[in-house]
Amino acid sequence: MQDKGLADPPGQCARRLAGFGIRPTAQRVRIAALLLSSPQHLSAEQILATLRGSGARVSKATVYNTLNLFAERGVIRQLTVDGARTWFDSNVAPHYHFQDLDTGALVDVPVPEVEFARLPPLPPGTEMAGIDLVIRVRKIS
Amino acid sequence: MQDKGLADPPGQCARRLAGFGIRPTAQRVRIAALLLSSPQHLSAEQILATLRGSGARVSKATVYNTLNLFAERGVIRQLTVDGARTWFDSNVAPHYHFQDLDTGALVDVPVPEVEFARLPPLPPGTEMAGIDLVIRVRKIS
DNA sequence: TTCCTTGCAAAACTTTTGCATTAAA
DNA sequence: TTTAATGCAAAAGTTTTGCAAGGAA
Repeated sequence: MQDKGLADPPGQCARRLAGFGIRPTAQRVRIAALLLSSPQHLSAEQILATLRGSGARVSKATVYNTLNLFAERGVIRQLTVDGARTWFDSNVAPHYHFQDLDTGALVDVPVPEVEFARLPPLPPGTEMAGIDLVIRVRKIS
Repeated sequence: MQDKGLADPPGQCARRLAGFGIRPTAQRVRIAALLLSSPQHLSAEQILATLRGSGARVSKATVYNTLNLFAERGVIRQLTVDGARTWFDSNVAPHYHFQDLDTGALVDVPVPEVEFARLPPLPPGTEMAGIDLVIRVRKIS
């Protein structure tokens, strides 16, 4: 049976964090519950605003610290699509992205939708650490 | 005959900028001469430091304004590979990149080295604006 | 107690902007 | 002379950090 990354009720969240060696404090669980509730891309500022909007007591520092911790431990993935801000992706399975240049919105592209018939030889002495593919699209003019 | 993007002596630089509808002021020509002298990736801060180190009088604001102008007009290309800073690429021909995670260094990957056997259907109502591919590598452990 | 986490404010960075000055056509 | 570009300093936006206070084990 596989973890689908979907539907992450309160208690499961804490267990999940513990599974990554992360102590499930109140703030961490709230952040995890928000981000992991569905496959999505959120910025630190969005997370802070959403949590505060729902009455949670969280500081900006904690949001950043927590997101960085999650990313380090592999709970979430950091994305850099434009220089403006970092996006945090709840989908840690390998996948690619569409970026809508008009709205900035990110959409996941599942791995099977992309097939590489040819990839360059890696620089000598290096090994592959990952492939980031962003397909930029815009509204048809 | 094609523009190879290489070897851009003083005078050619000014003419080249003019060809893009850009008035070739002293600062702009210096920035162009530095960046376009060879295929490379430089940050605004690197450019500012290099120019000042070689005795040029340029302000930070002008460096940023100029780089943004160049990118808008297609003289150079902006890259976002990590959130830390923007890279300016003198190679405007389509190509991809290696990123060395240990050093942060970027290396060009020519288009023919990558072949897509399959790409996802674009979101309805959109057209492709470009593909950004970054192959992250690290020193073999 | 002891260690880890949080919150606040300040700091650090990169990039942008306002405005007076200077250079170019 | 008229318009556009430059430089400086300040501002803006995101992310990090120092440190005191609070919470968990």
